[in-house]
Amino acid sequence: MEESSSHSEQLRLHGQKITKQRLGILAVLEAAETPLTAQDIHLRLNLEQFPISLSTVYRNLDRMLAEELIVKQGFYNDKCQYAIKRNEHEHSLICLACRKVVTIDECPLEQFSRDLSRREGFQITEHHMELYGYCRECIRKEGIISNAPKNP
Amino acid sequence: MEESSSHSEQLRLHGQKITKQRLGILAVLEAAETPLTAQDIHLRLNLEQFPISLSTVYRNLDRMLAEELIVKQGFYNDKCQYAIKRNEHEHSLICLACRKVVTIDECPLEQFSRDLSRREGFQITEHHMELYGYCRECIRKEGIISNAPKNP
DNA sequence: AATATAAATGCGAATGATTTGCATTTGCAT
DNA sequence: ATGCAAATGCAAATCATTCGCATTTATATT
Repeated sequence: MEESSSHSEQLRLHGQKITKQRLGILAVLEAAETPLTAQDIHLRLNLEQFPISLSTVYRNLDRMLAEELIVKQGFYNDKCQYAIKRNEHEHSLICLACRKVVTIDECPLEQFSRDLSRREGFQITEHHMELYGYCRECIRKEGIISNAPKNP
Repeated sequence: MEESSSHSEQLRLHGQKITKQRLGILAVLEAAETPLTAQDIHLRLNLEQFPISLSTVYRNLDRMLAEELIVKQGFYNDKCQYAIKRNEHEHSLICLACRKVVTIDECPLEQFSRDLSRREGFQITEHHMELYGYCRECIRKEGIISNAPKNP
């Protein structure tokens, strides 16, 4: 994970000090295949002989979120998940069985928002959208039929 | 709020006993202009001389959610909000200033989901979508320019 | 109408994620 | 090399939500 120099630049750009902890968090998120919870990050860093306190993880995630270095998702669960923000705008398709996340770059809401905005007299500033289902592998492996969970 | 008889029917239909507490929760949600948290509901019922315990509120919200009498939203915040489910499928446009909620009946994701499903090999079972912005009144009253909050 | 019984309730305690206060450490500008 | 604000670690606090269990209640059945 020799992303650290670009991470350093990012941090510097956003007026954040470059600490091992911050670089560690970004490196873990960079390497992750799926969005991670604060605790996931904490655990992974500590396993890598990279001691960090959980509150530092939380504090930095908040800060990075505010600076838009990362995104927060996983509204589906009780705990939030975080991921590196790779594009300006993206959505996720999440497998309910294995939690794999496929990133979707298109957004069908752009035009829709504009129309809605006009019709309702709202100034629409943002939206959240996540799609859920079962991925090919899980359908094959687990013979999933179609039991969508009910909530939220 | 003489909705209670239809609420009773709904409960009976879903195999739930008809209790004052359940009717109270449904009545409060029915009367609410915006989605409410469990605590909002608890508070309102107790103000109306309608004692109910908070755990009963939570338990019933879960049950009603499972039976699809209500919907859960408010992913935007840390605490969840609940509202009467009025249509089969609906989304919300939420004012960030006054929290007013406008219900949107169209859904631009139907076709999108089908295409995506084919392309990614996912069986898509559901989606979440909420739009945020500022309503006409709040724009006028507060002279809101365009300061979208950053997270999540 | 009285009864039985499973379901529902209330209460308080437990859980678990997130936040916070504060003393100590550390990055970085001077 | 020095100083100071910013960042960290730790433990304690917070706060929404869940759970255990004893008591009450809705409803089906005599």
